[in-house]
Amino acid sequence: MSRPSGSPADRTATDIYRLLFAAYGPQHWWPAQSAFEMMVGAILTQNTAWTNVEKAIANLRAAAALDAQAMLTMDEAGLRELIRPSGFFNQKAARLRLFCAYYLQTGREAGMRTLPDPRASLLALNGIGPETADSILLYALGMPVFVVDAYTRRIFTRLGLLPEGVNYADTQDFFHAQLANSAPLFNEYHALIVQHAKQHCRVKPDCSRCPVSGFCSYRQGKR
DNA sequence: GGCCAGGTGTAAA
DNA sequence: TTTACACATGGC
Repeated sequence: MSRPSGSPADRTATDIYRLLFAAYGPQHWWPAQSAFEMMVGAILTQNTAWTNVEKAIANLRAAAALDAQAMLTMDEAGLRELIRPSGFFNQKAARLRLFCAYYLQTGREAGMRTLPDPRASLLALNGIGPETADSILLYALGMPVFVVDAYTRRIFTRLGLLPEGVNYADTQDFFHAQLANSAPLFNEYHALIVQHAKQHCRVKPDCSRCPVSGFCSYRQGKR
């Protein structure tokens, strides 16, 4: 089945990357002062606006609780209050503590990186799914793994490059198959997708000047 | 007032 | 195996 030449669906993952990079430039992700803070942010941002995560991280920092041992030592109820602005604070407090125990027991970043299967080890933790695991692998451990999020699937489905309802693994394979196996590239690409969604597509879709030719990530529908 | 946000786990169907 | 729902705050 052929498509009209030059239609959006003819573009490759690399084409889209170039458009996004030209429009937004380097993103310098992940926004965090340490690898540990990055991993905390990855858990707190699950289905949550980043502005809310920033409040929670600021609370943790002010309480000297942006530290694995501190989170395990303190009362869980106290941790819940510190991260309350990030939403889902009951389950996230439990997930953070579970991750902190894993982090210390494994030997922090160096230990996590040298496990036989770092990804499977993360996924085995309650509360760490594929996106959170891959974010940690890429942005905290520097491993070449493409991070897929809701924006990625929405944008590339609307571009006609991925089928409706595509799952996480198939979306990730799509990028892994087309791009060089490069952590810096995957880092920048995911960050650009999020930047595009935030800056260009949020709330009121105005695609008239969209750098990806009118395909935005706005939900445009009910959950 | 409703929709949306850098998901994940669990329980029905 | 797929689908539905709970989890919660805050911005627009």
